[in-house]
Amino acid sequence: MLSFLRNMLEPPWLSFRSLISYLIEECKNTSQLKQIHAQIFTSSNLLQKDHHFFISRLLFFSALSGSGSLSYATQIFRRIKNPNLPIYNIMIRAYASKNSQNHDTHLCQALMLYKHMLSNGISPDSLTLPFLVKECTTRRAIGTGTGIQGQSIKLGFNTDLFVQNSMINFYSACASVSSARKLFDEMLIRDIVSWNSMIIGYLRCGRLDEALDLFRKMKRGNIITWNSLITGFVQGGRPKEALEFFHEMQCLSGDINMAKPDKITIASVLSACAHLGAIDHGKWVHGYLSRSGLECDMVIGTALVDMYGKCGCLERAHEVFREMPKKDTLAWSAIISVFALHGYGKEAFDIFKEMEAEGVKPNHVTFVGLLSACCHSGLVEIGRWCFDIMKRIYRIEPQVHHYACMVDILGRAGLFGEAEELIRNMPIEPDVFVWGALLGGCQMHGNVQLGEKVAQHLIDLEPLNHAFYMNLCDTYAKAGRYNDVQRIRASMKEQGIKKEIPGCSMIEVNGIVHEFSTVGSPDVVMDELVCLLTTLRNEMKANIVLMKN
DNA sequence: GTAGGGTTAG
Repeated sequence: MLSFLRNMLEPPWLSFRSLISYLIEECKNTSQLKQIHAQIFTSSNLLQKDHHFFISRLLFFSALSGSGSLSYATQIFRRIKNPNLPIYNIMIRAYASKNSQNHDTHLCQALMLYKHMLSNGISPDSLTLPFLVKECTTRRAIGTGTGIQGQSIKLGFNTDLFVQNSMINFYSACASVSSARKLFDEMLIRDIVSWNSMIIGYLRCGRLDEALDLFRKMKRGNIITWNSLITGFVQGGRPKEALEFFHEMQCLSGDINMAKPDKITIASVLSACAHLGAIDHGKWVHGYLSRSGLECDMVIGTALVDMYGKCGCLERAHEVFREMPKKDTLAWSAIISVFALHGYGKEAFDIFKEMEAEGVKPNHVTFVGLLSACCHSGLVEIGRWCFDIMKRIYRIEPQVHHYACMVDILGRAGLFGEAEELIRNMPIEPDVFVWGALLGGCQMHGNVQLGEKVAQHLIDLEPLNHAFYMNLCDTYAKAGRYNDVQRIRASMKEQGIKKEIPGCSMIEVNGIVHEFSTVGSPDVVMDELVCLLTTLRNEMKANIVLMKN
């Protein structure tokens, strides 16, 4: 490459700047970069004159491209006598966006660089501040972010579109969405990023209707708007509307300016299908993916595994998983959870062994999957072992949902002493799910004595949650104490506690997702379901009679 | 330059 570089130094049609820039961009690794770096240093005076320019190109590649190295960039940076603004911006951006394990250190370094730059008499430009604000958003550094806003006002950048957009994003993600809205309303000029940042802000905090309201007011959304709405509605518990957005996208696809679904759309829509159990939609999206020529990457593969698994197609989920060329922790965790969900405890652990053999490190989600596998398959001893190795071997500190799973395993097995001891020794505060799991066990085994105590505790935590009263009623019923059932029901009535939101399930019939619950369900679906349930009940009764005989 | 994706119990 060096000889090529020497040969190219003279052509009149190619400037040094563009030649070196081209070569830097073509670098595949730090070692090639070092060769060019050396060449710049040993080249003619002409090159030396433009030293800052070449160094900033080198830094840009080394600090920000995937095949560079931040530590090499830092080494170069430390040897620069008087770094200029573009050089500082590259380094601040690199430190602020690097996915380091030690986030706080890097944020500190980004801010230290910023202070260093100011002390060298260099003022930031409109690029510097958004890098810092983005970093504060990722790290949820509220104090620092607010401080940077103060700086931006002082320096007169508070009307810069990029600064304003990054501040909207910062406030909506870290502090308050209403402060973000205030900034948004005060803006004289807004671009698509301003609108998207505000919509995403509302989606993030579950204010879906306000997000929707803003979306309907904006001129035209781009792919990020649509994808954000789909994901936001899935995560906000309204997956049916997420599918409707996708449908709207399809209907508008005739418009040349309409955003075309991309990989992110597919992943989000598959997640919506998984939440709804909408297998026909899911299959259609899978087909669409193949037809569209979009690459089925690891994220989509995982979403497909999850969708097929949650829609009841264990085999298809497994098949998709096997066909995935690369699998990360999330992909392995997804298939483990699918086996767990279907009650295949042993198979979930077989997959786990395979994952370990492949050298993929499990995370806390993997262990939720494994513990729930134990729970659904009644594997008490394996559950205890799993909980132990998670802490001891994998150094993963159990979170509150791991405790909830473990209590569930023990409670279902009627091991109340052990479950209570586990809760007593928890290093974190047990939440309603942990106590709820214990109450579930009491309900199952008719353990009135403990059930009363646990239910009372849960009622103290959430006095208006009807579920705990109902669980207590069921515990009494299981023990044959019907007077107590009546007493609790009367007490609920007296306090005005009722089941406000009816338990709701969804089923897809001929490609249409129907919601059904104890109040208001589509008649066709209910008729079919009642018919099926009657048949099943009669068959079960017949089998019991046969078994008794 | 600032905005978007998959896995977590009950």
